[in-house]
Amino acid sequence: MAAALEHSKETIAMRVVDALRDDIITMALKPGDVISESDIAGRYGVSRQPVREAFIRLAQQGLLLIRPKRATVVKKISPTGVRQSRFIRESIEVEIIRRVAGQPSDDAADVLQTLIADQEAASAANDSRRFHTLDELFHRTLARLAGVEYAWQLIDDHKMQLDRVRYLTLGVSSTQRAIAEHKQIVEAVAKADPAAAETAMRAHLARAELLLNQTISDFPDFFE
Amino acid sequence: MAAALEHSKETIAMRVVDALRDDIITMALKPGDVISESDIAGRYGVSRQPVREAFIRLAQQGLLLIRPKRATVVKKISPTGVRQSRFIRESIEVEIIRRVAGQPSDDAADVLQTLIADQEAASAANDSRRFHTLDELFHRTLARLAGVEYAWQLIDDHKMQLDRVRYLTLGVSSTQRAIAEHKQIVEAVAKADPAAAETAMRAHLARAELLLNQTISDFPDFFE
DNA sequence: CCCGGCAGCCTTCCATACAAGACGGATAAT
DNA sequence: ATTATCCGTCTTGTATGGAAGGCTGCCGGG
Repeated sequence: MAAALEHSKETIAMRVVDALRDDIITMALKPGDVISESDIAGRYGVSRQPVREAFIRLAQQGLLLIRPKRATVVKKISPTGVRQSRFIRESIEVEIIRRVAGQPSDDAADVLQTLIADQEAASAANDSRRFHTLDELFHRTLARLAGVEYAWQLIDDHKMQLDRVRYLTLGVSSTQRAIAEHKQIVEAVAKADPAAAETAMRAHLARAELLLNQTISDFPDFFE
Repeated sequence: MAAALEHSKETIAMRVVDALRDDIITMALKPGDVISESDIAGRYGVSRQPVREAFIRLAQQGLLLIRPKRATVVKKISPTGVRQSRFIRESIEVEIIRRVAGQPSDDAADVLQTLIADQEAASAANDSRRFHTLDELFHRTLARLAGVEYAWQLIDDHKMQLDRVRYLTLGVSSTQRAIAEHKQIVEAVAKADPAAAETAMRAHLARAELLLNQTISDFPDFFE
């Protein structure tokens, strides 16, 4: 895992952050794993200092837990934390979809239709990685249409817990169903029907609860 | 300002974080001010290392802006950032108040009534600092009653921008009006009327928009 | 006057050494 | 056999020196 740091970002610390976050989300580093500054530093051939700063950043993002003078561990996934992250996301996305459906711009429906077409292509090609990216883009586009794209960035920070769960269920999730639900949402937007849009959005997000419960029983060691 | 670090927390870095955050929110450090690691380190009599880590943490919380190899500045307040923080808060608090008013627990109204009484006392004593604390507690209590107290912590992180604005308007805000609005909210909860509760909550939060606009014209240098 | 280069000073960034707490196992006393 | 204590070894926390890059202003050539 993670042989050489990609020298994409400016500082070493940033590169370490990106590398570690990727390892954590893709479960190369599993919840509960114990790591240490010198460990990671040696693995990447850098000094402890930038690794330490990376730890601080990732700890603030809820991916690591620094136990002073003891050790640093990859944080286990907190079910209640995930549920409340979902609560937050639902609150915001419902408000977003109300705005978009309430005063849809002229090209809103068209843009969303195009995205769904791409998703169908990705689904047909069985490219779940790309499908995931497009799914995210779909929701981000809704935020942009509501004029609160900045708010989505903010969700992003607290969405990584959900992403870890999602990664564990990559093959499981039925892309067909997700696409159908997206279509319902767009349909409501086209009709400028906020109430229907809200209902469709809530139904769409509610599925995550089922996945979470299944994942907990499949990988109990990864949860608190 | 901030003579000796209160030795409340474990590590020096944490103490520096608390001290700096307090200075920023209370406007002892003004938006646009340039600071440096050695500057702060000398001021508190510690080495640069813990200061540097404090900078990283505060930068991730959006209070500082680290410009690599150049300098570190107290971030100016972004009006659109504040508006979108408000959007997020409104989304979540509306969802919360719906839940609370939809299925109010037995003692919900009583607890809230007590808080309002305390607020009236603080208002009568002209203790705006305490009033602010109680106002925050009111909203946090609502989150607890809805079973999503963790979610409130999460709001807290992104509420500091709003707090800086609020501090600039300490004497301005009419506590009487806020109390009246709180009463309306509690009344709707007591009647178990989610729609009325939602309306009252939105009206309550909407006032912040006016304060923001006035503050921008009063302190243009503090905004982007 | 105008403009390009260069030097000095500033910053953050990185490396390294040391300090101090926490843990585990060996060891010795009971 | 059991238990308390100490010591080696891990960890993160702090201090400090130097590296690398950016900014300013002087200075000299046009």
